[in-house]
Amino acid sequence: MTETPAAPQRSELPPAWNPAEVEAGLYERWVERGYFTADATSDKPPFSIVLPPPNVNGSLHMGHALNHSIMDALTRRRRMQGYEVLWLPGTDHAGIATQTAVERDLAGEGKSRHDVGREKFVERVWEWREEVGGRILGQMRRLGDGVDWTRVRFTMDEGLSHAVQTIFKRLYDDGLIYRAERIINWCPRCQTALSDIEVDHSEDDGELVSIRYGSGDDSIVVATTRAETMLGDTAVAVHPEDERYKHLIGTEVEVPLTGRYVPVVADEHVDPEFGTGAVKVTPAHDPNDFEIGRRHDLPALTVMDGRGVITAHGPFQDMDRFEARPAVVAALREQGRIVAEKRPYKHSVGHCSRCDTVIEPRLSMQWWVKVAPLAEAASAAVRDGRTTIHPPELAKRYFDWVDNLNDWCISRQLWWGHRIPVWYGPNDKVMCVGPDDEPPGEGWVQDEDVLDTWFSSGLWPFSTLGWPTQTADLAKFYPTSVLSTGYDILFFWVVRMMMFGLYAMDGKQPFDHVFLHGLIRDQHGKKMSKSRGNGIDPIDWMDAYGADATRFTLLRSANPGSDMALADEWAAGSRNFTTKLWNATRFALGNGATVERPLPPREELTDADRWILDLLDGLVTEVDGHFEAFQFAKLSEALYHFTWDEFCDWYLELAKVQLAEGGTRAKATQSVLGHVLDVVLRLLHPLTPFITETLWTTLTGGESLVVADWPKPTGGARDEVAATRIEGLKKLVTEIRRFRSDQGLKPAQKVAGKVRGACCVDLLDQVPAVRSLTRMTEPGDDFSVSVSLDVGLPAGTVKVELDLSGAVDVVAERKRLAKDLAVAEKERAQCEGKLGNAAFLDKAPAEVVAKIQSRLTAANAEIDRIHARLETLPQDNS
RNA sequence: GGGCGCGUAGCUCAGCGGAAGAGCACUCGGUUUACACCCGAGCGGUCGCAGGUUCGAAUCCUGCCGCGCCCACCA
Repeated sequence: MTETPAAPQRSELPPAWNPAEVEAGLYERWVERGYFTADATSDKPPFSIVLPPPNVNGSLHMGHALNHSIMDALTRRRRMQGYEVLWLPGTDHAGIATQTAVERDLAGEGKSRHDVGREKFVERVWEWREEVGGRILGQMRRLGDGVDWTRVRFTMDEGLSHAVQTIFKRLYDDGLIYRAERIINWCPRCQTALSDIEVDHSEDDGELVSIRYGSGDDSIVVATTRAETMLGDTAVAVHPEDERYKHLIGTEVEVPLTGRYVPVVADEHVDPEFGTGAVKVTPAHDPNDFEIGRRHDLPALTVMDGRGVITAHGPFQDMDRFEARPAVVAALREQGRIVAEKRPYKHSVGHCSRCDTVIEPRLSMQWWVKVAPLAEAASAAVRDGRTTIHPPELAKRYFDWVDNLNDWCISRQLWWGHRIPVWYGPNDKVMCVGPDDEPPGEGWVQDEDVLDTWFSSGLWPFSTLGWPTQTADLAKFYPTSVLSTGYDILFFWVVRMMMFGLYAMDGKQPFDHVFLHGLIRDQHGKKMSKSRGNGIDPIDWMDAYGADATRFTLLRSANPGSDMALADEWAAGSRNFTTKLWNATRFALGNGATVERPLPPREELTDADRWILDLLDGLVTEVDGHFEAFQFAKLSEALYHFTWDEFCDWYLELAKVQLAEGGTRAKATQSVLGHVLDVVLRLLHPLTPFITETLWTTLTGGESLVVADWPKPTGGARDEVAATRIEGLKKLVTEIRRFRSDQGLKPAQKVAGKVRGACCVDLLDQVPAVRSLTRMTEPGDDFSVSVSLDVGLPAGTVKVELDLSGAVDVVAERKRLAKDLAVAEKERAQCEGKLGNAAFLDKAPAEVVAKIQSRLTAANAEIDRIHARLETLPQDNS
């Protein structure tokens, strides 16, 4: 049994982790080996995620990096758990966003899309998307995304276009898609209609002018912020019960500047309390007025074109709307028609979410989706639990939305997108053309417009799997398991996928779980944006700290549904963690850590071994729980804490003592080290795939962590005695260190000392470790106790005698004791207060009372110890 | 105008009914043979304010104050 300690093996790991050198190579190996390629014919249970397709109008930002880290973590874990995993990647043509980007590009050459023409323009967008799309996919490789590269899709590829056409036709035939003339949100810059959610409202300064219509007793004053629209007024509306105006209802008043007489109508919509209680009605340029017009059969007079330029004949013709507005007011003032002006006047103004141009409500013929039946199904699927939204708070928003939906305007006057599959023929004939239909012949023309980009992305969970064909992929991987995305596109995208998925797949939900993460902000909680200059590019982080550190930083901050603040320091901290992990493994390997020998039986292990193994077991359970609950911040925290604070700070130090013992003790320790690292690396792999892969393959010689098994809890009972002893040891060591620090001892300075304690003989087995951790030497013949330190542990008091050669800093020691005493006395007072309260004793649960009692006992013991110490301590250093 | 959420250590955030926590920052000490991207020891909080419920409240309720987000057709 007197084996020599295993000769320190030469570690195969370089001294430092250099992510830039190895990440790309590891990634390519994973892809080449087909780890990420899903098999639809497999017997394994499926786990599928469709990647929210990034827009091809830019590169991946930190928000993408976050979401990709989340999805990669989820899929890697499931793969290790033995699921057949499909993570399907792709990109989105992002109609208006991409068209705007390419138009901007063209503008740099002094050209507009009209200069190049539709066909050439679309060609150019395709070129753009090749470049940008490729760049995005490259960034995904860089991040380590374990996506299935054999299944990359694009919202405008052939298969998806086929799906778009198919569902359009089906909805059209079901009467759920229709064409109608209505007031829509029009962007005069993008020259297209927008849906309601593509309009952002902001409180802008405007001017509220009150204008007198008509004259004399029959005049009526209306207020407006958009004076130029009066050119298209076709009525004045008042509330039917408004006594002030009852006599005017049915009469006509003159609209100034136009010479037109319009009726005064009564309409419930008018709020008599607001302004003058009378409203000018412009059915062609205001959504409310349009409704009023409909109710009263008023004509809609269009006075402005799609660029926002006045078309009405007269002095204002050809003026831009913002030029015409003051001009109209000036003309009215000249005629003495302006009764009052309020300036500035804050009111809500709609802006194009893409280019920020002020939206112009405009009467226009567009295509619509009738959402009520679809939304009802979408609502039901979440209510009955087919789909679960995480965090649940956001489910409320989902319901608010789906339960109050207006119809969805889906046609866009753009060139980049899916052309609406409808043809117009002679005699106003209309034909919706399905994918298998022949386009009609002579004399027919296809609708010029394209579909809202969210129409095709709404099909993503099933169109990417081959729908409408009943493919093996669709059968195996639909419904998808999880959808992960930012809460900001809950309405834009998630709702649409729910509606279309349930409709196309006969009531089968597109996903079982929806996980909504927060938005990334800067270190002060401000939104990251280019204009603010506070954005951080994930590529910069990966360059500086590595992909693993970047991912870990993001996951570490990802509390469900809440925004997160980030700064470079955060990433540096994660990088430090990867370095720590690297060095710990390097140390273990250098000391013979191995997974080749099985763990020795428990009874052959030390308290420290059993303690760390039990903690590890708990960690496995904890990590699993957090994964199931999408608690990425918590699971990262748990792994960080175990690795750094428990394993590195304590176990590795204790292991050094055990290794030094040699023989079977050293061998056992090598096994424990190997085992703990093996498990920790597996658990960390979904978060930090590159470094864990490198370390694990070196440690175990295994093929790859990507296809390794996910750890399971052993189910064994925790060794409470070992845990108590190690916690006691930690406290003892910390107290001695604290004492040393107070005494001003340099960390390297060794001090002779004895550790005694009749209380717990067991703990004294740890004395070599305590000595090692506190730089305490064995006392020699000339040992003279110059200071004695009592440390209270749960099991009793341990006495530590240290030979400080008479150089005890009594002042520091008294100060410390006084402080400890104050803490203990406060504790005692608190406990006594509670225990002296009859109501507390009567009503509090027994275990709480017992806890307080033991706290009081401990506090009293502590106080006694401190008093005893103070008595034996000299008054000062003399 | 509705709805939701948040105000806890200098900063960013956990905790959400029974002894105030983490990361970063800060102070002190360190050539301790894994790691200075480190080690050790510290400092730092009447948990926004005011009431209430409770034996007990950062945690539940009410009202204020201050932020943020979402939705909405108020001229």
